[in-house]
Amino acid sequence: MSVEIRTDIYLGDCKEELKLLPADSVDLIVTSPPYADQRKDTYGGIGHDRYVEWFLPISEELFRVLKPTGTFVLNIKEKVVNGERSTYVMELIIEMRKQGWLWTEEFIWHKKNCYPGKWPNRFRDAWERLLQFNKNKKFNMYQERVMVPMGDWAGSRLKKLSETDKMRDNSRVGSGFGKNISNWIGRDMAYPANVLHLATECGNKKHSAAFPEELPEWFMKLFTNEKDLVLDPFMGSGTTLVVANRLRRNSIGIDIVPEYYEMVKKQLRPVSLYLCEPKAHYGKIKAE
Amino acid sequence: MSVEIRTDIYLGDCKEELKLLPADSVDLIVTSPPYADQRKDTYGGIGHDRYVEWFLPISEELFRVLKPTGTFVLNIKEKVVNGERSTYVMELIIEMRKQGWLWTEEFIWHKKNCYPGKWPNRFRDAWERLLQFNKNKKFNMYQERVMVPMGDWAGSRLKKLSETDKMRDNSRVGSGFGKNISNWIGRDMAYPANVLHLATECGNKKHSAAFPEELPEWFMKLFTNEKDLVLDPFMGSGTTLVVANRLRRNSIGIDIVPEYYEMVKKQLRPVSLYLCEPKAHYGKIKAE
DNA sequence: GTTCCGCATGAATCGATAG
DNA sequence: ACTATCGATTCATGCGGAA
Repeated sequence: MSVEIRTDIYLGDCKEELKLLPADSVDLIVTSPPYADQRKDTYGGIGHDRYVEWFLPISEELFRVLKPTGTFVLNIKEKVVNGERSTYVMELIIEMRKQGWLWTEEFIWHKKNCYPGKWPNRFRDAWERLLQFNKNKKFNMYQERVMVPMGDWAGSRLKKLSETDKMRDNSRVGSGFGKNISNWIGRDMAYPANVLHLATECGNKKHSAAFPEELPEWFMKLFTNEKDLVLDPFMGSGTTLVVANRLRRNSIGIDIVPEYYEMVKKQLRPVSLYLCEPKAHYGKIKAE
Repeated sequence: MSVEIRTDIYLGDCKEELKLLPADSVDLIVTSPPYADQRKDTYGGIGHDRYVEWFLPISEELFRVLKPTGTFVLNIKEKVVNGERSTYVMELIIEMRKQGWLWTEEFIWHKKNCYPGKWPNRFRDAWERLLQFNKNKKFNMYQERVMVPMGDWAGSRLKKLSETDKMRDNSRVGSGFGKNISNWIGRDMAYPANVLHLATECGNKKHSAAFPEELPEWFMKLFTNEKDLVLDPFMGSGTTLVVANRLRRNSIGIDIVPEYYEMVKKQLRPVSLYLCEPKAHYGKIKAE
């Protein structure tokens, strides 16, 4: 028999809901908050000039709940304002360091299929930042779990074994990671670099999560073990929680939008799910 | 007969040498300055904590000499200091904006074949920043010159189509599929995005400046015309000048290291070269 | 059953038009 | 003058339907 994996979801403002979590309890925070001036319909649209002051109280709570050995991965990208890149992400990094965060690394997410567009002074924006923060210089990291196939596969081996559709999403050394890594374990594996090549999930998949599953999956494999606790304070459609379940990590999701909360509740009903509605935080109910 | 293309090189500290150039005279500045705490032997190793104050007087001169329609491309990447990414690049961007620079865009240079390496808490660093600054929201940009072949999706599909086309011509008569090839004619080129996939130059050159020729070439095609003036205030081994010559752009290179100056002088002797040694700025000599 | 094609659509950006 | 909304632009991808 296997140990039960918990998934807790909270409906509410994460700045407040996070206060209900104990300190030093989370192994990995991976999230994609609403970007400045984005998603106005659902999140109210935080202005880029007020973004830092909006986020800092949240990052302070995240600092509190994260274990000393844990990691915080923040997916974010500044938009163009008046023909110029906004600087709020950089200001955020500088201010978070004053809170005690160590800015350990910046991964690049290269979006292979991003939104089309061509403008007089600009090409398509095809990448986003994946900022890695830590509380200490020493943190848990299991590099061998995200190793990728070596280079010459593209020439001969994979063509025989895979259809063209599969080839697109697979990985190369120095260029990220892929779905079918398990097929290649044990042979010709190399460590990846800090550039991840992933397609945004789009098109006819039902949940329009801009966050591809491979993204939280990669960081969960890299920074956590089974039964560790993963937190997403802006869970949105719940991609992080779905992946955590599949990888047998405990997880906590928070979102202020009732529609997302209901959607995730429905989606996760078959698995172990703990619901935490506002004003009922101390009466958790196990559904299913 | 063709108009002569000039290449001027200066030996000296670019902060001083730049003062000799007239204002609003340069169409493109593309350079890769010594990174903080790097190249200690040749450049004296600017500390990461003093990097911003060291660079700001230079960027002020660059602002002066750049045409209002010109562009400044800065190749830079912060290094790891004490287990953490240094923030001097971000501080530099913020300070340069106070000088009047517009931070128009950040391109990512993905180094496909970077040095192998693995650290306990870190993967290989496989990307660098290419920061684009401008003096005005309107600047010269010729996007069609850097169009790239469409993705492997279209490529493979076109290949398959052409193969079936041949098959059909030999074995079949009449209508059928394959007629939509016309949809793809003229559509085999697409505009690039802001992620550049280039290999570092691993060649046999003595110096360690891993600036591949494709990098300045791409930006010169994109931001300048023939006979425009390109400036590299940290020319190093002169990659930028070599490319400028090949693309028939006038160019100016500056470097404080005599060895680099001599190397570039020797390298460029066959082309039109103007040497400007220190204290001889008003006596330019045409070599060859 | 394959292979091939049409089509919708996604953390976008600019410039013009409207209030 | 200053914001708010809207249309045009344009590429990679997966799925459904057709050959």
